[in-house]
Amino acid sequence: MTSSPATRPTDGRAARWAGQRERRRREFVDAALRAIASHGPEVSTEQIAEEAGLGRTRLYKYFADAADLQGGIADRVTELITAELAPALNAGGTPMRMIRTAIDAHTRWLAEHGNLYRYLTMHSLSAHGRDAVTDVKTAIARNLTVLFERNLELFGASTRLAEPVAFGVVGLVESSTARWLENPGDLGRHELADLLATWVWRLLDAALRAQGVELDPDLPLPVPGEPLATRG
Amino acid sequence: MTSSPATRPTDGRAARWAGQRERRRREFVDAALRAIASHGPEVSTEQIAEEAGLGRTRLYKYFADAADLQGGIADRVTELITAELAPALNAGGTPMRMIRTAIDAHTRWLAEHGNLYRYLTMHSLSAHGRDAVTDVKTAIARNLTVLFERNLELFGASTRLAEPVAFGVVGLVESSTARWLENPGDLGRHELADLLATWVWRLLDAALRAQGVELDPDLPLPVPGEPLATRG
DNA sequence: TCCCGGTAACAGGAACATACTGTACCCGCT
DNA sequence: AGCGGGTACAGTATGTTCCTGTTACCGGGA
Repeated sequence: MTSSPATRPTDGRAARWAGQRERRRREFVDAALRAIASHGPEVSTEQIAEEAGLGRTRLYKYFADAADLQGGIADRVTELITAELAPALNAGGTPMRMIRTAIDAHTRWLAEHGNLYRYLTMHSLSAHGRDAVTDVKTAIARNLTVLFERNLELFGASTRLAEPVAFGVVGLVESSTARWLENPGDLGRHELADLLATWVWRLLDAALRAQGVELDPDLPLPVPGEPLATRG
Repeated sequence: MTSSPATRPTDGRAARWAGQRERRRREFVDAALRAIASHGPEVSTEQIAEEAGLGRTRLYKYFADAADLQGGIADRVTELITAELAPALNAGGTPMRMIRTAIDAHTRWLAEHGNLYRYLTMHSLSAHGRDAVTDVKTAIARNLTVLFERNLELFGASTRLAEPVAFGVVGLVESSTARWLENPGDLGRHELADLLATWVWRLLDAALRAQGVELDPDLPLPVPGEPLATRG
């Protein structure tokens, strides 16, 4: 009947609100992060809405349900952690340096956002049957997978093990760090990061050698544009 | 006044029911496992009670709340997995053989009990702020910790890294296997188990070398009673 | 010895209270 | 017209209370 072109807004009165939904969603997620920080991991949607300065039912204007909000929070956390890790992983340099810097950033972030981490562990996105931490870990692992694949291709090696390695590395770091958070023992954060970096390198080294690639962890990686030199 | 010795029941009418509570708890947990297998991971307490042939409210006679039941389920799963892993870990033999057998049992168990695994991932025991999978993983990791500590002591090495290593190993295996379960790609279960075994050994080897211990993964471990021989 | 009322502890369930989630609808503003 | 706000309400899951059996043990009396 009426023309409803997707390419151009029908009415200026509609264009006025373009992106409004996304803005409001971000506001709610921001409020949720503040509420988690202040009320702890067992925060209710009521408290989140209060933190946003709105009534609880307003939430359903912008989120399909509570799981949708939690998905938004998980996405935001993924952004935050990715932003922490990106400098370490994209800066290039030696493998060991990248690993050590990334793990240090990761352990620091977790230590500083314990409530947020606990919130994610105890809320499940029943829609997909996964919990929020799994979603965040999956997102990180997929980034790592891409990184590994890029570097494996530089050496002409197969990329089929990149994904299992990436998920293994993420699980290794997360599990050990989570335990350390709840039960630090006599282990300092930097010592833990050193240990994890060593173990992660051993894991990567094993996967690389299985592909016939030998790397010195303390020599810089080749860069896509430059000629590469495999070192034994 | 009246004799009420703790050593002997005052009345046969009371003694009749000794252990009844534990029996009923086990029955409920059994019913829950069946209900999860048949109704999927989103099973309700109502359905569990129905599977047990009882009204829902009966549950609260034996469990403090729903989290208590889930704790019971998590404990049972821990028993089941521990029973799967124990033969591999206690049989002795070479490190590589133990690792490979344990990981094979673990991947097989997860592949066969996908619904149960998903149930655990999506139900949180809010009492402690942890999810059920974390509890199971923690229990397994503690068993591994003890195993590592025993063997480290045989070599006169420090045991302070046993716990971080154990949790790291558990996280590594669980994370990679969980991803493989949801997204197997072209990787067979046995190939995955081989990869994980190699990586776990590299991790253990790194931790051992940091303590000055070098082991050949394909030579049998020393046994407590026998003289030990470190092999370079 | 056997029967019999009494009793302790469990079995089962209905009715109720509470909390969280999500929907419907109403009004106001620009 | 379209968004902003909120109250009232429905649905569901979670616990609690209370009432009615049921079973096996106990002690006493014929």
